[in-house]
Amino acid sequence: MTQSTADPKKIISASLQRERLKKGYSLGKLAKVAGVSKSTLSQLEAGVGNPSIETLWSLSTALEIPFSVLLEQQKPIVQVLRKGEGTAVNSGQADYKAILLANCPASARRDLYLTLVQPDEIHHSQPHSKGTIEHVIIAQGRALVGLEEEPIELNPGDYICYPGDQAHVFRALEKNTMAVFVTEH
Amino acid sequence: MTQSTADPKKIISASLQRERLKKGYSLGKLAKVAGVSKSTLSQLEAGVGNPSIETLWSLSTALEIPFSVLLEQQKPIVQVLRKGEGTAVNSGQADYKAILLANCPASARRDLYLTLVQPDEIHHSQPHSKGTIEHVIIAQGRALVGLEEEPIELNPGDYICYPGDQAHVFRALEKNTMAVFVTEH
DNA sequence: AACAACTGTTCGTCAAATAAAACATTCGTT
DNA sequence: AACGAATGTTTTATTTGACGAACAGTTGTT
Repeated sequence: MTQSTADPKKIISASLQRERLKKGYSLGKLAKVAGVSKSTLSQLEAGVGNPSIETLWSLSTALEIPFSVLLEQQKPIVQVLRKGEGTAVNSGQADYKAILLANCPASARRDLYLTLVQPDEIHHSQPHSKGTIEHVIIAQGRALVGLEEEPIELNPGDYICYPGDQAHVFRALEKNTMAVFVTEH
Repeated sequence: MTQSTADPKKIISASLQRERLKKGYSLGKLAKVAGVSKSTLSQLEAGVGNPSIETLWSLSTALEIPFSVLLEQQKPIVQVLRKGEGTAVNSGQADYKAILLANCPASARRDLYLTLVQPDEIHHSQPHSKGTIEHVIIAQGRALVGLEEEPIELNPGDYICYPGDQAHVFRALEKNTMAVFVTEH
């Protein structure tokens, strides 16, 4: 299935209100900035009606978020995959022996980073914007990674993902610890 | 700017027709499968009108593509980033010294894999579905990666991305070569 | 050539989404 | 407590998107 069969109305209803409150806008304020009427917005958040693209587009630009954010539902939790764990995937006609770490929800945005960290640098991160998820794969060295309250020790090939909207840490345990970093929002 | 200021009508007009032809559907066929009238679809592809979410949703499911694909314009090319290259990013309140390898276009889907490959295994891949892009970051060892016609030697920390809809190779040059694999579609 | 089956476009009609204003409700201030 | 300014919801009118049918244009089959 290419996308969830969920009702788009309900998704929009939820995400619209979620993003509006995240931005600290009132319903009337957002309506004014976006150039749509309060009544329209009110009904959209109530889950009734079938908005046009232009209406949603105006709202998404007013909220300063990519359009597609309004069309996706929430994501959760924390997960670790040790090297060698995970389900192997026969990737179609390709013959790679690959482990699927995380398949991508429709229309999530994943930015890729490469980091090189030293043991004396402890990296605390304040929570990012709500709904973000971070993926980390250790390439070299060892590191203590995850939520601040409960970081997990990772070795090369280990994988972890955790919500980025909570306080989290990255602490290298060896020199030149290298990690691939994927932020999902 | 969070998203291009382009007119959503034109984007939809283009992407709708692009995806329809890619799937080999006629206008009437798609309309029938999606459960929308030919006239509506005709006008949408003509760039007139302001479709409702439900209409677009029906079309996207009929085309078996994520909704957001209809809201974005085209992507290209090949790229290599050696370890140490690339623009450092001050990632907001976080203090990671991170290199941005590839920022994610709105609503692309990126699946994450971890691979361990031996020198005697040469991995040729037939082209995947059109429009896919593959990202590879070498964690350990060395490898010859990229398009079949012109693979590139990569060392730990090196990054490459290339279109996945063309024939490509992954050939490990050392034992236990480890790579992070990201397929984007 | 005539016919049938398809291509996509352009008409009226109807239902529905949008907007503006009137409507409640809560909040903060004097 | 009383007022003004917010909040978000519910009205009434108007606009407009979606449908179905009739339309013109191509392709291919007998």
